Amino acid sequence: MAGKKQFDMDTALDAAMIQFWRAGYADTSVDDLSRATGLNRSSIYSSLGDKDTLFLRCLDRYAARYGDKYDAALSCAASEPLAAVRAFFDVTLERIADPELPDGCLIAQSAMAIPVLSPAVAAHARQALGFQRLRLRAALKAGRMTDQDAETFAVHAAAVNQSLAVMSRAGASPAQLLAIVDVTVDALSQALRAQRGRF
Amino acid sequence: MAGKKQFDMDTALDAAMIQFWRAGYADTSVDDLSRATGLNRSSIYSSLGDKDTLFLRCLDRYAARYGDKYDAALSCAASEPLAAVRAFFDVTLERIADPELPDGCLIAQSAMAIPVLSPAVAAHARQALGFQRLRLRAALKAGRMTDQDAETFAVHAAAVNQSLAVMSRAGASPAQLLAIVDVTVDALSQALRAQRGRF
DNA sequence: TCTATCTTGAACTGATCGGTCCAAGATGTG
DNA sequence: CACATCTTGGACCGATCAGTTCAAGATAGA
Repeated sequence: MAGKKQFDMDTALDAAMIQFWRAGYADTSVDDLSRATGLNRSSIYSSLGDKDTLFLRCLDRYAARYGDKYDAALSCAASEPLAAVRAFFDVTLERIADPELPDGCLIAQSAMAIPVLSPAVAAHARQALGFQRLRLRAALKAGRMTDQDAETFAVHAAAVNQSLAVMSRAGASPAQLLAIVDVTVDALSQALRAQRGRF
Repeated sequence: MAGKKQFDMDTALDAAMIQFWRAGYADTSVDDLSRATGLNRSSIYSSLGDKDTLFLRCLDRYAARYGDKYDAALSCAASEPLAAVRAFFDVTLERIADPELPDGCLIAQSAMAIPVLSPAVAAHARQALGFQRLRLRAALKAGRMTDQDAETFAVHAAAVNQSLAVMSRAGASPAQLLAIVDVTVDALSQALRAQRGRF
């Protein structure tokens, strides 16, 4: 069985990503990755790199995949900032509701483990969270919020989005997760109304 | 050196708790615990139990210590619900600002690892998060919120409190953490004002 | 001071970790 | 068919894991 790759790279990377996502870096062994991807140890090392490299690829894959979805959700921010932020949270809520995917969030999980991760991985995790904040800030500014309010709401919304990962892991119901988001969306609605009132 | 205990139990448990808090269950070896506490392996096993048992004790110790602080902060909720919730978040913000203590939160970290923790530990982590919600709900009800609003704000505030753990691990500044909390406190302020307006 | 008791340090066990190596064998080309 | 190329499976390595065992030695009561 050689000469041609015996597996699909995207499928294998997805399987590895989900394994890391479910169990975290420390609790995922290379044997776990082997079982999850269906690949042999030597195939993993030759095709996907060592554990640290593979984790980095999975982290970036995760950030890119859901980053695109978050961007799409926020794309209507200029005309409908409230709906955009609502759609932003819906990306997370739908991901959590998907029974095919683990609860939680690979970025949040990695951020929590920063003190024991390699510097490169820690930097990527920090960067992914920073991107999320910038995404939200840009959207809120496009929705005509003041710079200061946009900054405040962006960091708050990014934090609440991460909190959904923690709460879903702890068994919070979809209704509870929605309640968490609703308070934030209502607060944003108030802020946008107040903003508009000033003109 | 024997016949009398050579160490202080509280000091040792605190050291173990901080080690777990900083590095998490999976990334803490018994040798790490030995170094952190200054105790030998056999002393740990004979006096503190095996790794799982010790982690459970540390989790409960953490929950009790900060649980008491959260209770104290919320004790003025009946007369000053807004100040109570503000004080609640201050407990977390001050803990994060303390350079003697790790960033993050042992409960949040454990919740994120629930899929790979022992059932007993997972149950305690879930329970600790549930307690936090009940604490907040009781305080908000005492502050004359409707049952439904109290439920919603309690789960939201508990989630935002957990988000501070994630964000602090990712290197968020004290000002950013405060901004996260401010949005929630402002939203609560609005809700309480609206509530009062109804009478 | 004698002795029973208990803590301590260190060596040890079997399992698992991340990572490497290499022969076996399937492939595409000539 | 023959050959060079590349993937694959599995054995293997040293390090580290959680947990056990036990002799050495300090203590407390007599």
